[in-house]
Amino acid sequence: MKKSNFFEDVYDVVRLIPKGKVTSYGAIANYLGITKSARIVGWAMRSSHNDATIPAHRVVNRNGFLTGKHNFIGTRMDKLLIDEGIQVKNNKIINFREVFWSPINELEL
DNA sequence: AACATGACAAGTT
DNA sequence: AAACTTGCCATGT
Repeated sequence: MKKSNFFEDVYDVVRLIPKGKVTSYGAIANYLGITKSARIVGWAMRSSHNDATIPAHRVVNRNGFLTGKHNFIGTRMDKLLIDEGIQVKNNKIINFREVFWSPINELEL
């Protein structure tokens, strides 16, 4: 089944997120040139819960909240993040600013 | 085929 | 500054 390029791009970027770092849907969308389509990134992640190669737990919303934690199966998002050294409290990343990784700044198109 | 919804974000009021 | 509205693409009903 052919998937839209958006999903492919999103997956690719998410896979590039270094361990111990997180990014936001907006950052990815912006990197792909679809700033207003951050929702699609979320959809992509939701559809990707089947793909273990995608660290979806490293993708949160711009507030640093683990909005998609509900969708995780088996392992908890918080646990995965904390295991990578990211401080998570009450579904929110405490040191979000410190662990934030933006593809635009780091990868540079 | 059409309508509604969804892991969001940015712009306006 | 807080709340509301619009934009975007894919998927499910």
